[in-house]
Amino acid sequence: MKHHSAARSTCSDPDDQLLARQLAALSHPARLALLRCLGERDACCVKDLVGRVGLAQSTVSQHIRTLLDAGLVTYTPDRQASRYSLNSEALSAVAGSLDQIVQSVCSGCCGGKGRTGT
Amino acid sequence: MKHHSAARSTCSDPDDQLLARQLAALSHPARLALLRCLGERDACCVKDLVGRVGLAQSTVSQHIRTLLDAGLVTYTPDRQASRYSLNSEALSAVAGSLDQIVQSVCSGCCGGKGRTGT
DNA sequence: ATCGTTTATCGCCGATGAACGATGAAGCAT
DNA sequence: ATGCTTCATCGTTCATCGGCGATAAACGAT
Repeated sequence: MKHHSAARSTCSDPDDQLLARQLAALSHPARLALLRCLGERDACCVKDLVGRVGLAQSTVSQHIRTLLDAGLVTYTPDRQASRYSLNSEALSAVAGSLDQIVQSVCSGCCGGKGRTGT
Repeated sequence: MKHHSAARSTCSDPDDQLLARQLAALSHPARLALLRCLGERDACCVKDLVGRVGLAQSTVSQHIRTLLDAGLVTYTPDRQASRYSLNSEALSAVAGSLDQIVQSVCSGCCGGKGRTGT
């Protein structure tokens, strides 16, 4: 539980900033594809990923770095390669946070969900 | 000579594109704040929102439009004002889609590590 | 030491996003 | 009609993203 200090009306909590950053990391089809690749074959090296998403190696490296910066994947150097794995906890946390926001926001708006319809 | 024919799997599912677009709409603290405002007082007009997030009116209008374009809020003209409301169904759908991806991806990688109970 | 492989990073570019002020349309009130 | 309020849009400025090729570092192998 945290207090909403209403002192400032700009409701920009650091929590929201982190979540926004992580959602931004997820908001690109290529990165969703990369996550799926990592899900199928955990601990992929970049070259594997490059072969599967059809983008240049530098581009894949960039996307991976975005995911890494957001904490959604982990990095382990392995010989001359790099092994990237999913950070399941972080991923679950993001999904959970979004779900919680959606729940809270929707319950507040009309006492439940399932917006009217009638 | 790279084959861009990697089209078979992960490149660009229309589903992913939509989800990515909606996640992008959610990936800004100001827009999360706007959703919260709409949750507390459904059917806000822009001026209300401006007073609560501390941004210029034009900026708020822009953010609202981003949410509207993503289908996450609905618009109803009302007198000389505008009433924006949450689209609970769409919001739930986004959260659900993300959750499903995370589940599927994580179950593939290691049999599913637990959820952080938060 | 030299080569080949794998990777991260840099530089570059066009495109998009974020923020603002200013302007004009739409509606209510007088 | 005049004025006031509310809002969307336009134009501008600055920063970041997305994509690529090129390059250099790290490492294994020869």
